[in-house]
Amino acid sequence: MDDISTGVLTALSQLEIATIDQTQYCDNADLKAKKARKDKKPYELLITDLSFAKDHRKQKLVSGEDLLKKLKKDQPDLKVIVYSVEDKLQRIRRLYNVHGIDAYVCKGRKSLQELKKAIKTVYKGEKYLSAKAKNALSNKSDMEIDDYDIGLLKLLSKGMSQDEISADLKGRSISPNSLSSIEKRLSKLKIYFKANNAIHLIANAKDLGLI
Amino acid sequence: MDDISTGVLTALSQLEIATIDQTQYCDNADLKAKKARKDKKPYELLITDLSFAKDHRKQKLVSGEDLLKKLKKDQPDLKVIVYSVEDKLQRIRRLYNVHGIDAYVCKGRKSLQELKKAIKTVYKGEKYLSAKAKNALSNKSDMEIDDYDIGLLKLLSKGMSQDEISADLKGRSISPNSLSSIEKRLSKLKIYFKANNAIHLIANAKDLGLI
DNA sequence: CATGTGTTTATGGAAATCCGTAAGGATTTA
DNA sequence: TAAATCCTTACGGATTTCCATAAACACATG
Repeated sequence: MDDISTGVLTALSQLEIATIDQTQYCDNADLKAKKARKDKKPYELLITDLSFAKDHRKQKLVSGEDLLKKLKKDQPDLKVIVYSVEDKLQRIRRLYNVHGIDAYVCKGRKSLQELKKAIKTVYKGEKYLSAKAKNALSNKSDMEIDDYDIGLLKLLSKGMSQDEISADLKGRSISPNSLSSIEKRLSKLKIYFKANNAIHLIANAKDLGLI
Repeated sequence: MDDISTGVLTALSQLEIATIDQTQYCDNADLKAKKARKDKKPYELLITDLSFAKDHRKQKLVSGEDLLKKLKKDQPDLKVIVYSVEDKLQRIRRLYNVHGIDAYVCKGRKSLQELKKAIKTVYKGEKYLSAKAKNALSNKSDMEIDDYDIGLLKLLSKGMSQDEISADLKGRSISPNSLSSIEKRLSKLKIYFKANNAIHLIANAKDLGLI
């Protein structure tokens, strides 16, 4: 969003940074990064939000998570700072533990200060988490929610029955795909999220920003 | 949030505005407005977000809606522009029709432009709605979702079975409360929201910000 | 008062879920 | 290689949801 990026740019201009590029589209960012690598002047740092508004322009990368996964793949040494309102622990945990981002700053009243601190810290090669993000991470639970689980929850939230989900997974050759396995997996998720039933499960997952 | 207000200030500075005051707390805004009236220099315009992050400081006014209601009451001629990510039609409709705000600008990629336009339009004594907000308002649906419906959806999303909901409503003397009525009402909601089942219904209701 | 309209409640059967148990494979470990 | 363990799948029964039909009730109108 233009107001936020204006604000962030103002903050960045207070640091001594040689080159700052900015874009409102993930695909565009990917393109810029590709060009920079080609010119032998690869970026050192990506600062990205997680969610981007949809508009008429068709995008391949539709979220900050898409973007950072892609850029990390193409350029593993790239540092990544996520700067977002999102404060759902599951989300932050995944980004930090699985995708190996270097810093997470939750937007808030004084987040520009934290963002500047994050940049300095990451520049020294260390990791940084804003107060709120740290809080989310400390609350460590061992159970891992993987992409398969997220996929199940998404299908469920789209209104498909467990039977239909089974058929869908079979169609896409994703396994496990038996009705029984799906039931079992969902029941584990229900226990994990302390949900009474599937409706409750989906409501919780939405609240947690998992889907 | 500081990044946003920095961005907004940058945009405002491009207009010819004599006095701009800014604060991150609703109570503070209320205080400033009171002082300005006392000094016989009342504000002409309030620009506010809807949601404000909670922190250690205790606030009486905790949302932009609280704030604008209070200020409109104390100073009916004050113009109000709401500037927010919120794009839920129910919400915008209420603000525009019930609380009589002068403009609503949905935050987005080019919202600072729209915000500037909104300020100019409101200055001329006209109302302004950003494209997205206009869309939300035009989309008038005849079926009314009432508090009873919202209540049902909330109970459902808390993981209660329809049986339990019936018992709960009976306990609180809310009627209709028979299992059959609840079924019927939910099935109407399902048709209205084009939901395949209760899970889908709750997922949609959450997406729409209804619950 | 009878009639019509709409809302609430009741009922029954099909479908889907929930939940426990268990069989069959695959993988790890001794 | 055998045993243990984990994962996937299968099955059965209790419960719940889903859906259509109908009775009971309230309320307005002629």
